[in-house]
Amino acid sequence: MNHIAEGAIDVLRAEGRRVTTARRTIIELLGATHEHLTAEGIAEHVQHAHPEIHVSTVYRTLESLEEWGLVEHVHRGHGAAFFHLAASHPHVVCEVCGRVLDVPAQEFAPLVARMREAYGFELDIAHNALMGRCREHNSRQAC
Amino acid sequence: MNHIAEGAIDVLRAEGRRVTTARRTIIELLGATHEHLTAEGIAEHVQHAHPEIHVSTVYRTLESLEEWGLVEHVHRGHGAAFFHLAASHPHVVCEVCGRVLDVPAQEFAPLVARMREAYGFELDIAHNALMGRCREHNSRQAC
DNA sequence: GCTCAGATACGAACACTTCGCATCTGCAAA
DNA sequence: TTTGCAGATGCGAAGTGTTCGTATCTGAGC
Repeated sequence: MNHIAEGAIDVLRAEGRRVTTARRTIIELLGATHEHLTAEGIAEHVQHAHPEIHVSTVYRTLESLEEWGLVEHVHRGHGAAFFHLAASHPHVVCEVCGRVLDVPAQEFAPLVARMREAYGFELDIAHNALMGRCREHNSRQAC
Repeated sequence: MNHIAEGAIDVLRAEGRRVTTARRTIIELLGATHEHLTAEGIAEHVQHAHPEIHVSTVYRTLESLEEWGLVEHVHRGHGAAFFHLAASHPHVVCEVCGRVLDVPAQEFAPLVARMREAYGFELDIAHNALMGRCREHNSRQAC
């Protein structure tokens, strides 16, 4: 098992929470993949191994894991949000192909500092993705 | 009538599109308000003057106006997107109180330039709002 | 093993948005 | 001013992503 996933499971145990099949499977999946999976995508993957795990359980599990700081979700513009193991960094999404690019947090640091100074606004850069067009789709196109 | 709204109506006419009650009313509303209205909010306002205008017409009208470059929509993290007359600038939304802050585009210019140089990614800063916490809700709280 | 708080499966409900289709209406031409 | 009709609308139904209620089940401490 991926060591980040392993760590997350340990946290669960250490906090006296139950390590259920759904939780373990979802954490392992998120730890093993570099894809940016939506709740439905997660449910689909998870159901290969455990067909009984319901989408609503996936949502509830993700919500809990997020509350406990183990998982984060990111809102894409249109369509479903995607989830990944906690590792706060911003994302940008190509409006044309939907590809998600992980961006190191330091790229946003000047903006975060500026927004704090000028407006007293504390940006949470990891919560919403920014939209745009990737290298391959750089000519202007509709969203 | 607000001169931006007036301009938008002129553009409609100039492009040979019909100036219907729904279009005129929605454009005037968006021109007259500084609120950040959702489609439903727009429908509600519009229905005071014209109770027959349907929500689906509001959506369709906004979609058309957007296609023609007169209106833009912005995705908040959770909940409905909001609409305003075209004036591409970024928005930040307080996760606690939901307040929307309009930010001058130049605040984002360095980030846009950096993303272009380093990743070949052309940001569309106006399409998604960034989330965070405003001056009044600056201590860490859940989303 | 036994117990039970906490977690789950399931489906129904929900919020926001889109769609299909019959009807209506702006507006250009007669 | 009336007419014709493509384009716009009203209406309801469907779609999509997410949340909720409830009966049932299960992990983990005893």
